Amino acid sequence: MNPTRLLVADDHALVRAGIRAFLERIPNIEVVAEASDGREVVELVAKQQPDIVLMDIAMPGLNGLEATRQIVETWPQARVIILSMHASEEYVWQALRAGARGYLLKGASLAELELALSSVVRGEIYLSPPLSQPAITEYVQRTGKDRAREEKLTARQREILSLIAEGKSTKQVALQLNISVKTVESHRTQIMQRLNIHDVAGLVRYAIKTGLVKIE
Amino acid sequence: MNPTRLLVADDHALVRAGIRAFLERIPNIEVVAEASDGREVVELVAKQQPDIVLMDIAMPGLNGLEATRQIVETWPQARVIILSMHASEEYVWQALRAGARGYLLKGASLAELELALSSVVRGEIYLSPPLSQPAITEYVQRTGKDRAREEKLTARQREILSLIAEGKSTKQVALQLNISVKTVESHRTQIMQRLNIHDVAGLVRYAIKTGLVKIE
DNA sequence: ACCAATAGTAAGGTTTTTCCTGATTGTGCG
DNA sequence: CGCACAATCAGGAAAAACCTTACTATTGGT
Repeated sequence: MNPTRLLVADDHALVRAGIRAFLERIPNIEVVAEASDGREVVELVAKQQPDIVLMDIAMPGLNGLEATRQIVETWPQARVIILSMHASEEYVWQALRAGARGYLLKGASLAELELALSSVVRGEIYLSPPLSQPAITEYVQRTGKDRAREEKLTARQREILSLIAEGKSTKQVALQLNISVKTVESHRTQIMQRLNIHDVAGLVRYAIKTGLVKIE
Repeated sequence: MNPTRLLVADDHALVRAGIRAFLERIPNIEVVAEASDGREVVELVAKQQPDIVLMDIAMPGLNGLEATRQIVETWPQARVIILSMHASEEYVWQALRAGARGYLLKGASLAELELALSSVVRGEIYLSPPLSQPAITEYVQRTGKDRAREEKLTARQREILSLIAEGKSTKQVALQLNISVKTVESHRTQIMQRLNIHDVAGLVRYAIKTGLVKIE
């Protein structure tokens, strides 16, 4: 049987090393790439087509949830397991809505990591024990379209919102995304309308509240 | 020469594994204990009397900074290096004030970890490169009175900052406080200079971080 | 297959805000 | 007394936001 090909994404070298140290003790596993930010993950998934992506939520630029959305959309065969510090149910929700197939706490043991990997490889959804069953079943009942509809913002809008909330000016966002300043303005207007928020401060608070950006 | 005795404290097994994976590649190092929360660290320091404590800030119960304070007070021969995810100057300050001898980002490379350890063993203070020298020297030079005056913002500035972070426009702030728009602009410029933050999004994040405004 | 809705892109012109460079007044402190 | 600093304000230039409009590609529904 072919080894399970993994991609590890975390912006901290130490944490990546930790994950690798754990993974080395699990047989039939191969880490094919490491990424340190969201954009890199998306690129590497396209390039390496791993079976599993172990992804931190908090990453600069494109965060883990957003990266997950993009991966799930373009390479659904790659299954994403979110690695998080926080045993918060809200975060689990967001992860599942983004299309993650697993949510693992960083305090997980080797045995749990192993279990999570094998579950997800088999096509199941794995959540760290503190985040139990009921959540899953409710989630599974909903199908793709339903979920898409209930998102307030499009992927692009979330991407732009997160850049704004990180403090990027409209011009910087435009440069970074290689689109016109006018387009960014237009996106921002849309975002503000949809959220019914009409100032940058409000956008930042919204982004923090929904986990789109982190406060240090 | 005797090996440097280390204690590693972090509440996440994965992260501890990462640190160990790194440390194993450094000669003349011995990890004598691991702790997963602040209270445990303090106990283990008493028991093991390590040379260096590598300590995460975010830990349940007693956090890393508080644990550092207690260790420094009771076992000053144990030197604490804070391990943090955040390249925030404010955190560095807090760490130094708590008595830490080093502040290392989790994104650090093996080489950097090695350098940090040897520096601190030699009695120096080590900060991850993004938090460079000026901060140290400035810190070392200051004593009591200076630091008392080290409140970053005046009452008025905090008042204005909190209004900004609530989403009030400059004009609205001016109206609410019955002062000119120009004055508010001037205050805001002052605030930004002092905090070295140059966008509204950053101000909002700062205000949230320091509890000046609540999110929800 | 066709129509409607939505997402993503963008321009032109106007209004508003910010930025830079000043200035004045009051107050505590050595 | 004079100095540092907080708080107040202005004029003018530069930048950004705002409003309107519009084209294209997808996608969902009938």
